[in-house]
Amino acid sequence: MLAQEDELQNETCRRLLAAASEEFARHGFASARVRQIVDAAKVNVAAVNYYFGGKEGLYRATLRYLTARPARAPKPAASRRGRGPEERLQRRVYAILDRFIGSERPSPMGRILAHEAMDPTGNLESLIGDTMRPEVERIHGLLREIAGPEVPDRELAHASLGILGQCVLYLYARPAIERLSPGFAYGPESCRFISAQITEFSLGGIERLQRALVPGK
Amino acid sequence: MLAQEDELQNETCRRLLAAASEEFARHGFASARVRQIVDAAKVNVAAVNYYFGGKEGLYRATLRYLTARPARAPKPAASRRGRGPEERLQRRVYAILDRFIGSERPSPMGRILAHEAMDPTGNLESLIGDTMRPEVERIHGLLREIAGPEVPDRELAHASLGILGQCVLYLYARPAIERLSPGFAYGPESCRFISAQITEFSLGGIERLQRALVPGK
DNA sequence: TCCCAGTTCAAACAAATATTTGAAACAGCT
DNA sequence: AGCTGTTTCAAATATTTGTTTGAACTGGGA
Repeated sequence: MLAQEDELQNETCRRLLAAASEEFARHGFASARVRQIVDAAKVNVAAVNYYFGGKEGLYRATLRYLTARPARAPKPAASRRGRGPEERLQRRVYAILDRFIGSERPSPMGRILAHEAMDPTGNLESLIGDTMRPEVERIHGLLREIAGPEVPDRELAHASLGILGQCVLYLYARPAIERLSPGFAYGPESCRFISAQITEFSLGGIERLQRALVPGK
Repeated sequence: MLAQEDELQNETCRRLLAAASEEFARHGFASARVRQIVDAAKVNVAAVNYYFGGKEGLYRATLRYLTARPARAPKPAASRRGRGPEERLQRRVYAILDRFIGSERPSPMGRILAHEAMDPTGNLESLIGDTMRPEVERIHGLLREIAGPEVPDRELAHASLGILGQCVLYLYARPAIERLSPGFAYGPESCRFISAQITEFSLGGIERLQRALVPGK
């Protein structure tokens, strides 16, 4: 079994991890088939156990593999700091959607996360810590900036989840949405449109929360 | 094998369908175990094949069983008609949340739907027609009433999905949310609070869409 | 050339899981 | 009681799926 650092140096491992990402994303850990993975990777079955010690080891390695590589090259901080929180929220929403549904080959992490959230396998804890919580808190922080100090935390927390929920639906229910609205095509274009729409919609929501909860305004 | 109408007359079938609902809701069709189902139902393994012809037949019967029984006793039309569309939207949102996360024993249909949407089994088409599409269109209709005739259909369609997304997150990501915000407890109380919050938030969103899209207002 | 560690392979194996079977229990009827 | 069709049961079987094995291949030194 290789050391973790070497997994990406090895052609067989790379192909295995790539194929595993797809398969786990489609079906989740329990329903994923290792035969499907090794076939797609064009690799012998035994390789899974040889390199990763088994299906579960491969799954954990896949999780590492997908969390390790950053979604996009991070922009220099300067280009963000200058803007207002509304615009930064828009960028956040866009980033989430783009990563998950924008490109022709969206990151499998989103769907793996969705499976994990629905039917945890024991890796949920760390995924929450590494991926979900930072995202939720980042949004929460932006909403706080936008809404001002008087809107209670609880309302903002639910609003953050609401924004995430709007994004996530497009991700996890993709097969259903494609059937539900045949005119709608996933891709970079809808990604831009939807992120703008979600942001506008949510800014309106925040405004209304403000009006309802902060009497003076 | 019994006729479909007789499935509910038979004690064994009833117990089987009830247990199957739970198991399929937790894990989806592929990961559900028939052993788990028959154990929970306190019924012999062979009963599944005897009455339903196999795991898949049981799954289809479960889908029928869950779509057949209405969520709640339908209110007389009068009590609805009198109210404005905003209030009806609130009621809709509450109904969805209540059915899926409100009671101590939420309807398994929601989670089955979520599994099916994420990883379809061939029953997705009919589920969309029977359950999802009517819900989306009902919300869409309410939003149309609220927003007036000038907001384009496309925006309202995405707003409908947004509302549904906010609801659905609480349903499908329940295990994750419970870990993410330890203070938050699922139950009738949060159901009321969240439905109010989602409705307010979304009404704000609609207002803002109106302002942005209909110049005169 | 020979050896060796690392790797790949097809085939065997083991474990989990769904399905079938044939006998026994049961319920209704004469 | 005795017959009959239905239902239940424990055990056997079939199938699917993950894991292991031992031989074959590979490339780089002694």
